[in-house]
Amino acid sequence: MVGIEEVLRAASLRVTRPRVAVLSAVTSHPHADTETVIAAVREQYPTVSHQAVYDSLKLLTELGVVRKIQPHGHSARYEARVGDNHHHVVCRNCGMVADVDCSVGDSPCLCASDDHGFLIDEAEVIYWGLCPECQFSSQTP
Amino acid sequence: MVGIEEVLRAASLRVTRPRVAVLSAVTSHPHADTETVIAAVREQYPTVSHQAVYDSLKLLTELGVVRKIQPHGHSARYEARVGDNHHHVVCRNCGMVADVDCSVGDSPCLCASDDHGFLIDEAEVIYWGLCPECQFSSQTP
DNA sequence: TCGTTATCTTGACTCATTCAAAAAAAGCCG
DNA sequence: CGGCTTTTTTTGAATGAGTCAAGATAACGA
Repeated sequence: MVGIEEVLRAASLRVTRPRVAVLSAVTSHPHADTETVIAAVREQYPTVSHQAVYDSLKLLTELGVVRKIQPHGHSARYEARVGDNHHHVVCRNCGMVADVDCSVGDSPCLCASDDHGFLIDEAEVIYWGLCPECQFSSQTP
Repeated sequence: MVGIEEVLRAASLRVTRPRVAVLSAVTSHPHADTETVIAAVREQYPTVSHQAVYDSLKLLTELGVVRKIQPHGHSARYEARVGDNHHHVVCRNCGMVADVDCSVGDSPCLCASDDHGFLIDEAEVIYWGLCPECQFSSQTP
């Protein structure tokens, strides 16, 4: 884990309990959704407001310390694995997320064939399917 | 445009005014969000309920007649271009969407290097950036 | 330690989307 | 063509993730 205090201080931001607790929660619960993050944070710091968690997550995301994943139809999820080029598989049934290193290499699909004049800064890839568990159980939502 | 009546009948579904109007609206307004689709449908059929439009869109999406795009932070968008392999560029600022044919070819990134036992059926790619217009105007939301 | 200012708490609010019950209309059948 | 059954639509309320705003609190530089 990166030194969060340093990251925050470097950005002239205060090192506060919610922020540290949120990063710790995201680190120990990869791909947790917001609700889960709030619950995890409250284990160490029972009185945090959901707002503080939302704020911290947003902040940490902007600082690049955590990464936000938002599969459609599911609430946002967060992970502390950043800086490498990896994507996600999402289960259509239960929303479970797993990491995937793209087969193409470092920067797959980063250059679109025709960018329509857009200034592209990120390519997001999500694989959709069924997780092992949901393949066996009869896929009822 | 595909014969929507045939598609619906083939699926044992009724050919109704909302459904036909929704497909027509999506066809003539590529990448329109739900609100825009509702407005467009109401130009031909002023009394449709939003619910009927939602239902029709969901149905047409399931039938594969239209495709749903859900960029995070923006409401769902729909397009009638289906069956080919294309992706989207989304403007972070205004939410505008444009089509992109992937540079890699027909099926980019379809096989993840390690699928974790998932049964993958779709790879979704979204390029994020700024549309030409928002690059010039000072990107204020 | 003190004061300034960023951050957190609280609680209300938004807005796309969904739910549910009753009304309407597709289309099968005679 | 007109009635009947079933699917769709209407209507209106509800949900839920996420945001907003004002006052209270706590970081941290001096």
